[in-house]
Amino acid sequence: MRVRFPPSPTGALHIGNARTALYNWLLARGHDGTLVLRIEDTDRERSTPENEQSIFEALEWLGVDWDEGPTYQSANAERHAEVVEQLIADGHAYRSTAGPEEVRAYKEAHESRGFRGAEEGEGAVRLRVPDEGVTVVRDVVRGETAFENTLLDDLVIARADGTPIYHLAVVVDDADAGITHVVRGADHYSNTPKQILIQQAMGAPTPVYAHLPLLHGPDGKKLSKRHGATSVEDLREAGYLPEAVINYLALLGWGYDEETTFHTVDELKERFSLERVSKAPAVFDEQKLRWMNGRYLRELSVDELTARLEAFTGHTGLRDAVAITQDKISTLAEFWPLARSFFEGPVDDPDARAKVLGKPEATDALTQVRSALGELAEPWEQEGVERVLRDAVERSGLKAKQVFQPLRVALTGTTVSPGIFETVALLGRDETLARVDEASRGRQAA
RNA sequence: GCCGCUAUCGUCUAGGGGACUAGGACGCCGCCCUCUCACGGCGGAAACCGGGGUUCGAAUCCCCGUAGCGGUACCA
Repeated sequence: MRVRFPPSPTGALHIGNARTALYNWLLARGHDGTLVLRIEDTDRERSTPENEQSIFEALEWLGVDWDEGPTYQSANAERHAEVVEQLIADGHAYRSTAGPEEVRAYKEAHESRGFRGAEEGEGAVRLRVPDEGVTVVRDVVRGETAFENTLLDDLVIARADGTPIYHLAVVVDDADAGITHVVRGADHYSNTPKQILIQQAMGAPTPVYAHLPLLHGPDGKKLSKRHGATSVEDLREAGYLPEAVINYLALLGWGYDEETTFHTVDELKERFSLERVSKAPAVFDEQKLRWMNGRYLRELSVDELTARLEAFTGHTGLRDAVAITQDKISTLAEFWPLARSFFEGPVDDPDARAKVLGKPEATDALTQVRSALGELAEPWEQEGVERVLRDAVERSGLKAKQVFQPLRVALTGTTVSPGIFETVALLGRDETLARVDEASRGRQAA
C-alpha cells in the first residue's frame, strides 16, 4: 500500500487538511504502508518557502511523519507534457481554442450533453470523453456511483501555454509513484470520474479511492476564520496538546465503537479503518476539543506539563505553580492568567477588590489571618497553613468563605485562583504577609 | 440550470430488519463535593427530515419530496 497526502500549498495547515493528512497517516502506519508527501502546486507560484515551512512545522508538531518527499508537482512538468503529447498522438486528446463562452454555447445548443470540441491544432489540450457508457467511481466510504460519460465535458488537461491542469498532474504523478490509495476530501468526489477517464486514456491503473466528509463550522458553513481556530497553528497557539488534537480529529468523521472516546496514537493506528468513516459532513466543535484537551492535560505528569508550559509561555521555574493549577486548566493558554500573580504580584482588578475587600468583615478577616499566619512556626507548608487558617476562621466567627476570599484577593488580586492553602504555601511566609499587609493598608486608605 | 453526494439528540457519533422504552461523549440543567474557579461524582432534559412503499416487523431496504453540501474553470 502506497498512499500520499497533499497538504494545501497556500499557507497554514487547515484543520480539514490536517484531518485528511491524519487519516492517510493512520492508514499507512496501520498497514505497513508507505506514505508519500506531495505538494500540489501545478499552479507554479503557490508554494512559497514560508508556506511550506509552516505546513511542515504543523505536521511535525502533530507527529505526522512521512516516508518519501516532499515532492512537488511543478517539478514534474516535463513528464506531464510528455503524457499530454502522447495522449494527443494516441487520439485521446486534442487541441482546441474553445473557451468558457464556446462551452456554454455548445451546452445550450445540445440539451443535457457535455461539451465536445473539435481538433484545431492549437489552444488548450482537451481529453476526448467517450460519447457513451458510464464511468464508475468505486469509493471505500461512499460505495459505487456511475457517471454518464455523455454528460461529462471534454475537460482541459493542459493550458495553451503547455502547463498541466491539476487533474492531469495528480493522475500522472500518482501513477508514476505507484500510489494505490487516494484518501482526500469529498470536494473531489465529482472530479473523480475525470481523473479515472485520464487514467484509462493513459492506460494507468485506478487506485482505491476514499472521499472524506467535509468539515463545517458551527453554522453549517465552510469552516472559516470567524469560527475561531481554522488551522493547526491556531490550535497550537490556543494551547491545545497535539495528542488531544489528533484524538479529536480522528473522531470527526470516524467512530470506533459504542463508547470508546479516547485513543492513543498507537491505538488509532491499529483501530482506524476507512470502512468506518462516516459519510455525512461533520461540524468542528471546539468545546469538545477543549474538554478532551483538559483530560489529556490532567493525565500528564507535573514534570511533563511543566516542560510544555515553560515552552509555551516562555517562562521558567513554573513547576510549583503547575502542580497546583493542573486540574484547573483545560489548555496551556489558561495557565498564565491563573498563575501570573505568583510571579508578578497581585493583579490589578478593581472590581474584585471593591467587591471582596470592600465587605465590612474583610478587615477583621485579614487581621485574624495576619496574626494567625504571623505566628505559624516553620516549616511553612500547606498542612500547617491550612491548620492555622482554619483555626483563624474558627476564632473569627465568620464563614470560611468570608475569610478566604479577602485573603485570596489580598494575595492574588482576583477572586479566582488555585486553592487558598496551596497559594499561601507557594507564596511563602514573607511574600504572603507582605501582600496581606499591603491589602490592609489599601483598605484603610480607602 | 445540469450532475452527484449526504440526512439519528444543539454537536461528534453507535446502530447495518426484530436485542431500540434508540446507546456513548461534548455542551446544557439539577444535586453532591467545596475557600473562589475548576476538577470529580450522581441524576435529568434532548434525536431517527417528511411522505409513500417492501415486510409479520423498519432508524435500518426501495421510491418520491425537502434540505444541506459538493462539482460543473485554460483553480487546486
